[in-house]
Amino acid sequence: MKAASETENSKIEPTKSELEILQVLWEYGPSSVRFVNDKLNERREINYTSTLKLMQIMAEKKILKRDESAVKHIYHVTENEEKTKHHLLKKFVDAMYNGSASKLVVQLLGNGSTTKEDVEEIRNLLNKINEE
Amino acid sequence: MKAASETENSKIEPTKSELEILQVLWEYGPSSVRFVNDKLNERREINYTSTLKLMQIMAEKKILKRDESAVKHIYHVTENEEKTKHHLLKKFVDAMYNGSASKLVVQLLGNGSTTKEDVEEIRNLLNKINEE
DNA sequence: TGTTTCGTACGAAAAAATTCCTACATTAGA
DNA sequence: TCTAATGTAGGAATTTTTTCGTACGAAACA
Repeated sequence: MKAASETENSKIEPTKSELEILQVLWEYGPSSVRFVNDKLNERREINYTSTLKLMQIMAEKKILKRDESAVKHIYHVTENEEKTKHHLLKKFVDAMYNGSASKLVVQLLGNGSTTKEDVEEIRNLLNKINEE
Repeated sequence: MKAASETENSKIEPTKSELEILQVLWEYGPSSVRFVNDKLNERREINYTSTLKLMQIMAEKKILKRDESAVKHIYHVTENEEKTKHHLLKKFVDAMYNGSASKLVVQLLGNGSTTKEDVEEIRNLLNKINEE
């Protein structure tokens, strides 16, 4: 029974910069600091040691775990991506739409931020759910 | 032509605490500091002058505007609620789902965070869109 | 009218988050 | 082997955000 530790971990609340790093790791999988820093620098200027420090802190907080077997440490995200995203999404829905998912979708569909493809995909998804 | 000032304003990026205040103002409309502070204190302890300061700062940043005609100042949100929420939602989708709205909906529907009613409402919404 | 309550203004302290400097070890290449 | 490049560690400086203390004016009211 490891329910306790799981609920503890799911309380991840990454800061803005931490989220940037998570995004890289989610997209590219376990990476070195160098790699992450390069990716970040595609978007904005940030010193190597800053990224290092940040990732070290995230490792302390158990958001990341690192493989120290090689000199060049490799970091990976501890928590399951979907789980974390779901958690953050829920927080967002609670804060912005009083917990109402449909309100969010209304907003999503209601103004230009969705493409026709998006709408189609969502419709298909709903149909699938219906069949169950 | 006031397009310029409008786009400027839409770059609102409220901090965590600022968002708490926005939530109160969105829900209850223009309010005094006292009222907002009371609402906040239903959730967590926060000193009156802290809330005051925060709202003053938000007024400086033009997130809020205040009516000083009475001694007790009344604050209201400058920017349209929907517009701001849309902006924040877009940022969220970009950061978390690479800009893909349908991915977000997948997640929303994919795990217990939606009720049957939510799903129904979303379906109706889609049907409406279809008819157009 | 005197006192208490409630309001704003302002500045500073505290806390949180971000950034980077410096030191030193290891590795790669000339 | 010497040098340059690349890596981590750790602390400190900086910036941003949050919190609150103090001062003081206006209003309520006994």
